Formats: sequence, C-alpha cells, structure tokens
Amino acid sequence: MLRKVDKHSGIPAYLQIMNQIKSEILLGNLRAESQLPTVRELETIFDVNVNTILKALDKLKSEGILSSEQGIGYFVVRDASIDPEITDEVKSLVRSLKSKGVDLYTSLLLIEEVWKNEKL
Amino acid sequence: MLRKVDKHSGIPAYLQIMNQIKSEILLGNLRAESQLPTVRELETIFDVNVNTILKALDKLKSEGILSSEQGIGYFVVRDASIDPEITDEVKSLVRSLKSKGVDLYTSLLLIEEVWKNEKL
DNA sequence: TATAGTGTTCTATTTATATATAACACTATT
DNA sequence: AATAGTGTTATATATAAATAGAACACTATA
Repeated sequence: MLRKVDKHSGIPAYLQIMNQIKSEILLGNLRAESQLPTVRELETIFDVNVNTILKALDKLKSEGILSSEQGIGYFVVRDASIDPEITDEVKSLVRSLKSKGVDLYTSLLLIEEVWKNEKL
Repeated sequence: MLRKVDKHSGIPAYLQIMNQIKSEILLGNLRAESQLPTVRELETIFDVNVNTILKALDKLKSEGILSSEQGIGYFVVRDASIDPEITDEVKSLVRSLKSKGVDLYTSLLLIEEVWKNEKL
C-alpha cells in the first residue's frame, strides 16, 4: 500500500512518509512487531534518498511508534489499528462525498474546518 | 475565522494560508466579490512576512480562486460554498469520531486512506 | 573468520521556504 | 498636487528540506 511520495504537493517528503506508515498501522496492515521493509527498499518504494527515509523513521521513533535495531531492521512498537466500526462510518461518508462530486482535498479541508468549529 | 499559522506543523506557511482561505470560501464565509483583508492585515493575522502572504495569494490567483487589483485589493472570484447537506454529514461524522476519542490528525489520515482504497 | 544484509553517520551541494527591509506603483480622496 | 491606502517588486540573509555519495557499524550465517 506504500506509495511513491508526491514531490509536487508542497508537503515535505518526510512528512508524507510518516503519514503513510502511520496509516498502515491505523488500518492494521502493520501490527505490533511487524518489520518494515529495509531502508534501501523504502528508498525505492517512496522514491527519495536514504537520508529522507531516515528522517521520517527517526521521527516515528521519537513518537514511540517505531523502534530499530542496528543490523536488523525497523519494527512497529504496538498495534494501533482503528475500530472497524469507525472505519465503516468513514467509508460511508467517503462514498457520500464522492457521489456528490466533492474531491479529496476539499473533503479534508472541510473536515478539518468542521472539526475546529464544532463546539462539543 | 482566519488563524495564526502553526510554525511547528512542518506544513509550509504559504500552504496553510492557502488552505485557510479556501476553507473560508467553502464554508461560505467568503463569497464572490468579497474583498480580503489587506496584505498587511493578513501579515498580522497569519503572523508571517508579506512575501509569504504574497506567495499564497499568487498561487490562489493561479488557481483562479482569487483576483487582485493593484492599489485596491484581493477579491474572491466566485462563490464556491459547499452544500449544507454535505456539511451536516461531515458534522455528524466529526461528532462520532470525537466521541470515540479519535483525534483530528488520525481522522484525516484515516479519511485519506479510506478515500484512496475505496474502489467505487 | 569472512561475507551479505541490515542500520547509521558524515560531508558537500542544491533547492525551497521564510524573514527583514526597503522601495516602487497604482487608486481614490482630499 | 499631495497624500493615505492599497498591491508589487527587489535584494539580501537565514533556515529547512532533500539529494548524492561514501564510508562505517552491527547481526546473522555460511
């Protein structure tokens, strides 16, 4: 599921990489103890330099999401997959947004804005 | 509704500014012909340099979202507020996510991921 | 003990982002 | 004509992000 980084989005590559890995964990595609691809494979997958990979992985380590062992690899620290019930609700909204012709980018903006304005 | 830019998010300031302005248009707070605050006011509002403001506004002009007249100001080209029905659906999901303790950042990742994986 | 496969560090260079500061140009009003 | 309020352009500087390329360090295994 890991995709090449979008070099024209304006979003720093290392952030895109962090986000993709976090997403895989959220979706349960990467669980506790899972070993990530090697840094050199990640270089190819994301199509960026090793140093950029390392920057992303280092930050995920700082956040306690990944661990690493020299000579061995990078690992997911803990399972953090999201409740499928929640995913279902999201799927339903996404279908609705798509059917109304709203694009992803607009949807994300809208959700962020509603989130920040909703006084709950 | 325009907020100070978050200088520690990693997201370039000019992008945050573009997004905030787009959001105001989406929410209908800025409609066709609306004049934006002056660039020097925007400098204060977003707490960045004029050049950063100009970069954001220039890009929004390129996207056809804003127009400008020298000596006068910046204007919203066309109304693009989102259907309130859609906003309501989003509100409902946001409430649900919040009640389940999911944070904004995780929600956005999840939505983006579901969006890209949903084969409709 | 040698080697292949890992992660890690370092230096140099380039490009993008952001700031500070100043001056210039156009518009409307006095 | 002058002025105040707009947008605009320019130069210099600083910091962050990304690349390239090489070397180093640890682990497991042949």
